[in-house]
Amino acid sequence: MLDLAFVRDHLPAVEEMLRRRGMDPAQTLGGFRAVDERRRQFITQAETLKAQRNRLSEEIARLKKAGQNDQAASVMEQSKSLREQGEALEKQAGESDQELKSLLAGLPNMLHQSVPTGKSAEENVEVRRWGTPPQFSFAPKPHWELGEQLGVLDMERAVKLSGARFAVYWDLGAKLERALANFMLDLHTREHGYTEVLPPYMVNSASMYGTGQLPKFAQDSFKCEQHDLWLVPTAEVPLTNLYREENLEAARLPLSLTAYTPCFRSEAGSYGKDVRGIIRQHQFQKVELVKFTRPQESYEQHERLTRDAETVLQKLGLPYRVMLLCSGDTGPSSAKTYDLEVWLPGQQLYREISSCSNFEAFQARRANIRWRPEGGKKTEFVHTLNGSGLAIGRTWLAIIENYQQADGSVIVPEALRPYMGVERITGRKQ
RNA sequence: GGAGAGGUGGCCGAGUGGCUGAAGGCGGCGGUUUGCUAAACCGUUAUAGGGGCUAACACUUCUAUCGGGGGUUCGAAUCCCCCCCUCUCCGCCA
Repeated sequence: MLDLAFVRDHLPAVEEMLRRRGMDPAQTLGGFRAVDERRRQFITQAETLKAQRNRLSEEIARLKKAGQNDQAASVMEQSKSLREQGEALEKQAGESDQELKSLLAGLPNMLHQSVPTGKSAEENVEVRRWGTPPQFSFAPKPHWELGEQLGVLDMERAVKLSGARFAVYWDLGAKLERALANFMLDLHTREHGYTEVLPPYMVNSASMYGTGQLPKFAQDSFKCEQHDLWLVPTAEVPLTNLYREENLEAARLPLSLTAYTPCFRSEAGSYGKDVRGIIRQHQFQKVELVKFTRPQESYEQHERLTRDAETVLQKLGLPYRVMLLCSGDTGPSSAKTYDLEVWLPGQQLYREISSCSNFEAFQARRANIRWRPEGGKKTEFVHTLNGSGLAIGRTWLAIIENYQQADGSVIVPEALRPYMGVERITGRKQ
């Protein structure tokens, strides 16, 4: 959420941001000034009346103490009549306040100056590229064919258990998932300074609101019918909300957390997209990276977080490129996002495997996460950042496709062998 | 799920209708004292919103906030209702 005073004072800049994001300022911001002014008028009037009543109440107390009960009674009558007017005004003030709040809550974050202007993913800018796509002496297959042939990926039985967009992993396929999770967590905690966290996989609405999944994206998540609980769409939600309504000591910043969790997404409206394989699932596992930083160092930390995620791909020997998302493709909460895209030879394309964003104070303001600068009197909002480090399902399939052999087996990347105990996936035992 | 106890500022903790945004203590910050440290002493110490004054900060004034919401009352931390959470006991359970 943006700061109300900021929007009020920088309306042209906000409108410009909306245009860059491909939104219509008139529609998104419509009547902001009018609502804002109406709200302030009502507040002023209502509070003036309230102040009068408070003074009358004090007078009543004084009169009663002095034993002047008749006078007290007449002042009570005055106060009573003021109350009726006041309550009507307070109601109107509350209504326009709500109106303004929901307008504000619907506004996306300001964009960082380095974000290129563009409409869609086609206009994202490649920042750098690592690795060389492997050359094959045969036609490389997509992971769904390889996985089924090896018997380690079972889409049919997943349908029986749960439906479309779920997967069952068998034997070394299952173990590969577990190996990837352990490998990534070990890397981030041992070499990149993150603290491992195991959060709940269900969170309440307040947490979903804190990171911006609510109110706009309720449809993308799974809600438990009888409880105020949501299946986490990403560990970003529980991790960032750990410090909701808290004041972080300056000395603890920057704070870096990592967690391995399943992620549940309903992907409403994505029917027909990525129906093959495990690219888009209702449940996938992910190792998430989250940082809480001082505002002045958040962009430096954003670069580091992105490099931390890249290191995973490099150690696994997976070719990738780093894309700076253009204005139209940057998520509403984010000020700047890098996507890591891994090369998938079975499909001959680069595919998103991590998304690393700096939210600046956008989430912190919503979730009320603060810090106090050294020697400062006032608390400020921290900057929050997060990124996948990495999405395990997509890493799994990237390995299957990049390390496939002519005989249909898959070589296990060096870095994973200690975790896998084998050098090659050749098929499933039973 | 059932029964009981409780939720007050950064923390502990007082407070059963007005003079309580809230005693006292701890912690934090500023200062005095001090060879240094410690101790002692003095002062200060919430957030949000509106108005005034500002280039802005500061300042000032008002309003709200004692788990959340609603109610009673001229007036609510205090009384009533609903909800949430924590603790203890019972039940159930990996």
